[in-house]
Amino acid sequence: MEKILEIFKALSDETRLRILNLFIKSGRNLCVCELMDALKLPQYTVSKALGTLKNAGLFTTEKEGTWVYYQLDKKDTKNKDLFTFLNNILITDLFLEDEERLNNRLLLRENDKCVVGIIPEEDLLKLIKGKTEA
Amino acid sequence: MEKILEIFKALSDETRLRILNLFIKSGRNLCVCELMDALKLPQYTVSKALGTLKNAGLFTTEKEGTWVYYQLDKKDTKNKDLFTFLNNILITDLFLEDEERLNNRLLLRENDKCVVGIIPEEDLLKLIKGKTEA
DNA sequence: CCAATATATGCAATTTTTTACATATAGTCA
DNA sequence: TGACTATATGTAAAAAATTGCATATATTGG
Repeated sequence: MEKILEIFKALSDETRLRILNLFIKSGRNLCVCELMDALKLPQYTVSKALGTLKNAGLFTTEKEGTWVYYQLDKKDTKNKDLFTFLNNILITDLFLEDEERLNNRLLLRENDKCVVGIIPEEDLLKLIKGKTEA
Repeated sequence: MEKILEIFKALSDETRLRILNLFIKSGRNLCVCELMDALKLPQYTVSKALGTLKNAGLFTTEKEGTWVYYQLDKKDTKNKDLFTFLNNILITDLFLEDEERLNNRLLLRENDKCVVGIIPEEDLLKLIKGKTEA
């Protein structure tokens, strides 16, 4: 019961739902700085939200150098059911904008790894512009 | 988004999950006094929890005299998905005891209507004993 | 070792939720 | 009408969650 309550509490927050949506829709593993840019939220907000979701048992992590890649924990059957359910109900304009920003951010990966850390939005947009025009 | 958050917040409470479980597992409409006995909780707690769930759009009500029958609102597709999901994950010993007490309480219905209001537990158990022995 | 960087966390102020009680409302029946 | 009963709600105190900032940790590369 405590476990179930912890999961629903984790889902009762806009930032955390936006994060979950990005993982569910993209099907990818993502690091904190990529989420920061997709959500346009500060580092501590994203880290804290991810921590809550991981504590609730919804995510696993893999560390590569200073980067940490989060991914949905789909080993648990109940989690899989949850992600399927969320995939059906998380449909909002706000989410679409997150998804577009994430797609652009992922253009900057090399060998499927994040190589761009925390940089000013202005610089980020220039990098992305370079990629889309190439 | 606000609507989704309201639903998850409604699900983030033990009493409200226990109530939802009883409706999902029994498939019936139930009134406040029946839930009080199944959950062993005071009237105001049950009423308030039902109010929260109804506000979140998960229940509809039908009034018959002073009795109010609550039922799951299955017209909404998202609600149906949610109830299916909950049916899979709400499995706990605590729920089993609730379900047994509810089944006993429902033995006291006549023509599928609740005819026993708020009475002391001692009296309730006597009534139920009468029914099960008959 | 040092500087730089990606991520995590501790904390205090604020906001939100819960809880328990008292009381209100509304319908029934004498 | 008035007593009775099923249900709803207002409220104040307590508990819990969120927010923003500052700072800590840990890894890399020079």
